[in-house]
Amino acid sequence: MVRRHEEDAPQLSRSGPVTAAMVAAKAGLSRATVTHVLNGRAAEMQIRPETQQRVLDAARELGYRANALARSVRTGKSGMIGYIVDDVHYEPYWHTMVGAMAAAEHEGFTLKVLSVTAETFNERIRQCMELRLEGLMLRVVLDKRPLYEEVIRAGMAVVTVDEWVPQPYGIRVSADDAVGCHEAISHLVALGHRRIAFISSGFESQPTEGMLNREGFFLGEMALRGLEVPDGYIARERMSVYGRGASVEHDVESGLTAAGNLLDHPAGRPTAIFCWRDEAALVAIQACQRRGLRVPQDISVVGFSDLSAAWLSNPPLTTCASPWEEMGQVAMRELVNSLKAGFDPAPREIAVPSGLIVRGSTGSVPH
Amino acid sequence: MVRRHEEDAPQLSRSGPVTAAMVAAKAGLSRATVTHVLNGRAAEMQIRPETQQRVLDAARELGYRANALARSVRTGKSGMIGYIVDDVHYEPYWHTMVGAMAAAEHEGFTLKVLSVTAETFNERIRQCMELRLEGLMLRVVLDKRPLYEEVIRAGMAVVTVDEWVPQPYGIRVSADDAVGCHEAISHLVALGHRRIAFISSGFESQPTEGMLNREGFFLGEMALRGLEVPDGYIARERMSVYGRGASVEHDVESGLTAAGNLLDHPAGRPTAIFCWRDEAALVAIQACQRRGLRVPQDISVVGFSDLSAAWLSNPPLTTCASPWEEMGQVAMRELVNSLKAGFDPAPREIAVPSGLIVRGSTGSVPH
DNA sequence: CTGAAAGCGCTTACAG
DNA sequence: CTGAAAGCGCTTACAG
Repeated sequence: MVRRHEEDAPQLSRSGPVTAAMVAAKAGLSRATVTHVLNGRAAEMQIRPETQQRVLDAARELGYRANALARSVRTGKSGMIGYIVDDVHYEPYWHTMVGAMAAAEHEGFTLKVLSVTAETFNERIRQCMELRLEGLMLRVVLDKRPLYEEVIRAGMAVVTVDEWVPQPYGIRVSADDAVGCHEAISHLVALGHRRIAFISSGFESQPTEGMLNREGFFLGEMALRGLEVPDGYIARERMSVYGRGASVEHDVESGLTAAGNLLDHPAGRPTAIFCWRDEAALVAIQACQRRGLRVPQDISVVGFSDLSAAWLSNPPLTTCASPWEEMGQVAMRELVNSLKAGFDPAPREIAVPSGLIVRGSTGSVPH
Repeated sequence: MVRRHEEDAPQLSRSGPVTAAMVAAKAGLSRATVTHVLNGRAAEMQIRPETQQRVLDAARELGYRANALARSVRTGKSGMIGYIVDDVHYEPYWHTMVGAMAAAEHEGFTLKVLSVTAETFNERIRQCMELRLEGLMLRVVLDKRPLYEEVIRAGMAVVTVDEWVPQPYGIRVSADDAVGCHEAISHLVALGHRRIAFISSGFESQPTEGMLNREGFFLGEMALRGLEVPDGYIARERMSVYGRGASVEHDVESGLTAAGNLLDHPAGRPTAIFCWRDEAALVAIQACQRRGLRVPQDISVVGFSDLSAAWLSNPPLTTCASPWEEMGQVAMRELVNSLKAGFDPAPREIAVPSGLIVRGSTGSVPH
């Protein structure tokens, strides 16, 4: 009896997810007809309304959900894009992911997020290839050569986000910091500031050309206006800014020192400090306040990034907003477009402008 | 000729990814042997070392990567877990994702991130089912009933994170705020504070029981110590805290007002303000400073969450750290374990303790 | 308009 | 020790 039953309706007795075959059985039609109707090819196939309805009804009653994995195997398109991050704790890359996710979902793609460390990088690369991701969005500072190697061989589409130097492969979406720097200095100068100092990156690990972008733009803007930048008006800071809670991985000292050096400068302290990142600016404000200097009455401070801490701090920070979310959006859109058009591996550069947001940490120059 | 060539080595002439069949052909073995070796069943199958080597060499030379999708179709296990978020811009849920991702990757699972809005919810649900996700991690405040319905039918494993009220299905991982509140009040009392006010949530959309947790714990701690909470010592704030940059979606007013009401309280202002979230605390500090009150010399402020803004603000904020990342880790671990053990749909509750982090916004009571 | 059949790339009994 | 064969759930020519 049991065996007989299995022969009659083998599919219906299974316990796993509903398959197209079960829908077909229930509707008394073939599996092909079911897929045609369900995939919107009913018109093209001239399937009559009544038949369509039978399929639809059966599918609904059974709660049928097509197996996207099986479809992918068949079509060779996974519809999945990977977002690989190593700076996993850094706020901006969440916003970038949000932008990317919105764009991906809008285009019918789905986002797979993978975190990497030096130790897990190779395994993650392997996973990306095995999962047949159609494209990769990269935000990793680790040596990407092994990745590029595999990816090039597979012809996989790649976009990098917020890389400071050109990449050997794929699309690079980064922020155009020149705009932000221009607006920041214009803003300060309009407020009457002439003695403007800069807190720059003290990290050496990154390629110099890239790392010095903002510092270079600052110098350019100053030179353009004939404003002097005295020796020692560029300080450097190398705080670690990740981590939260009890397992604090951040260390504010080098930031305090950098700001302190500026404030104690023998040639007199600047009336404004422009910083290469918000963390430096916020810590600089702390340094000012510790010395009894009021921000912005006694001294103005401008950051770069627009972290959430910027609008929540006291005073709210005037800062150049990096287009984190927009970069993610643009990157994903470009990736998807290049997927449709056939990915062109030749490096291509896209810059999204940053822009100044004026809040409470800047004011007229004190006299 | 062409046809002949195709017959000889049909697989090798294909342009797409390398398949196990190509590896087998290259090694002069059968596909089964290839999978056996590559999937570590060589010993079990007693495949001799020399044969194994042939497989390995062929696979390496061809750059073979098994198609994980095809494997999933066959085995019925996708190895993918979905993380669904609607509060997509809120910092804490990034940390939760990081924790979840770490745990998932540790267990060999891969994370798919899906954002939802009221409009896209149904489509995302469908995608989850079609993708044959093995489990779902939920951080969504939208009405989850349609989701639960589908998920229950499919028997899909589910864990919610940071839900304030019990759920009808699956595992709920939330923070135990009682611990944080206890530590906060103990800390303030040890500093000599007696007049402690609270800034609470002014939102009405969430279920009352849940929403009032922290407020309730505060009241409990105060009562426990015989400390009075005068009428009006509980203020309410309903700032929107998302968004950044130019497209500001936040509005600080109600926070300033709430703090202001406390500072201007007819019965005299409190010496310490405890806040249900960091945003409220940071804005309260602004309110204090606008009135010329120094934090912590004149008044102490304690937050709740430990946003990144907490350690970056001036002064750095003393706050109850919610275990965002740990919740993600625990949730994912529980999900994976229940997957292995066979998912038990009966609701289950797990609480991860929050804990106080003392920074610079609290000090001895002024006299 | 609808169905039978081949095939996507894999895994897994089953034979030998 | 190794291979031939069936099957996972889908899509897509191809017939009729």
